[in-house]
Amino acid sequence: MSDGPRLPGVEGEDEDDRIVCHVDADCFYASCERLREPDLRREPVVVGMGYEEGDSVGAVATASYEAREFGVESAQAISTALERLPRRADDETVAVDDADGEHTETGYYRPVDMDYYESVADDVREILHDCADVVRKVSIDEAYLDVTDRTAWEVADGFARHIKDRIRREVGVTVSVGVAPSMSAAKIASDFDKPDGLTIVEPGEGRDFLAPLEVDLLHGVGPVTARELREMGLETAGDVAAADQELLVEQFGERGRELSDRARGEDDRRVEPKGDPKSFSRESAFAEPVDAPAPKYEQIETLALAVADRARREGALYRTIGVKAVTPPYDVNTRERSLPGPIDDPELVDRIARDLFTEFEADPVRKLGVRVANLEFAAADQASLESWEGDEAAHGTETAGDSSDDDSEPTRGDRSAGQSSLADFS
DNA sequence: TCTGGGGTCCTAGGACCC
DNA sequence: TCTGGGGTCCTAGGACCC
Repeated sequence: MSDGPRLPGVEGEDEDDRIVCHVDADCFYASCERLREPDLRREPVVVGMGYEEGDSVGAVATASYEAREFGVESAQAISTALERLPRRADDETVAVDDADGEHTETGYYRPVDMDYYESVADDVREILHDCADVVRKVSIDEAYLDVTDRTAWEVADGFARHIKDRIRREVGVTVSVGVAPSMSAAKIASDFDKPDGLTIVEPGEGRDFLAPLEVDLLHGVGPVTARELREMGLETAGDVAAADQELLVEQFGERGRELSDRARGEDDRRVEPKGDPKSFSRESAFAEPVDAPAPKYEQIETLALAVADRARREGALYRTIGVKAVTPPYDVNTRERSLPGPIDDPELVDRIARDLFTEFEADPVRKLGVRVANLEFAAADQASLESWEGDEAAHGTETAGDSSDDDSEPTRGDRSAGQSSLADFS
């Protein structure tokens, strides 16, 4: 895990102090919708899928803060969201305008439009690259920046404010920023004061900053771990930080050690650009569990072809093909098969996916998925992308980052690792 | 909370190799 | 051969994140 050349902070924290910035857009999809539809400003906005005609399953992707007031949350079933905040009819806008003061408790629902959000995210990303030497994009609305060489702790506040201002002025969305000596503390800091937040955690302050926070605010602590921690009597990050590390290791394995470190604000991961993806997948849920085999196989075929198409567009070969079948109440079953060598063959994906699925063909199924993994990106494609100015592809070797990717091609030496490290550090 | 979609990483057992 | 130890790969499932 700790792949760095350095030992985990024995106390040498001052040595190579980093300044890490975590930038997190506030309810990004909703902000994007407001960008192209300014009337939505200050109104409850819900972006999601599944509430349009013909859909019956779906979830909230993002809710604006106004919508959250009504109890609408992201990942919520769309049906629940609609109960708490009914959808405003298209012609209702007019009626509401002249109904003086009477505020109808309805919200604007918009379908997810990833292409548009990506285009907005590209504009944000350009600014981020302008402000930092190393940017790690985590998702469409979130990134880590290593700004050690761009600022200093004394002026970090102004620097972060500058980033926020530029993004607001030039793109029109607000972001929350956390600045800290480590990625994990920066991440929590950006979350601390949302929306439009700015939180600085200076070196040495990490542990005190984290101490009062509930355990489930720690990155990597979900419902299961939070419950187990509470059962151990650990309610806050401070409790975890003070707990016997060996006890945590007993309970959670190596993750326990990491938990303990993170709770104390210790995290020696460096900000590095993200490597190539490890898998592609496609899945979709039925409105209700399906028994008959035919529609399931049809869905498998659709998903298989879609995922193969995606891989081809990305220039990826795959060596492993897998299916997922979710059966009631909510049992997730997966099957996968690896081939002797990498391929690009949609028909074969379909055939193998069907074959893997036969085991479940008689079961009721509520959701199906198809996945390809063990990806290999042709060097030629990378080169062309690189010269084309793409930033992701340019740092293609997976030696960057976690180094725990021993699952794929562990012994191949043809990765030209030296090249990219030059690119990364120059 | 009664469940959408696209990902990552970790663990553990078994096969197989030396 | 009934027996050690180390290593990798494959598969299934689980937790977590956005």
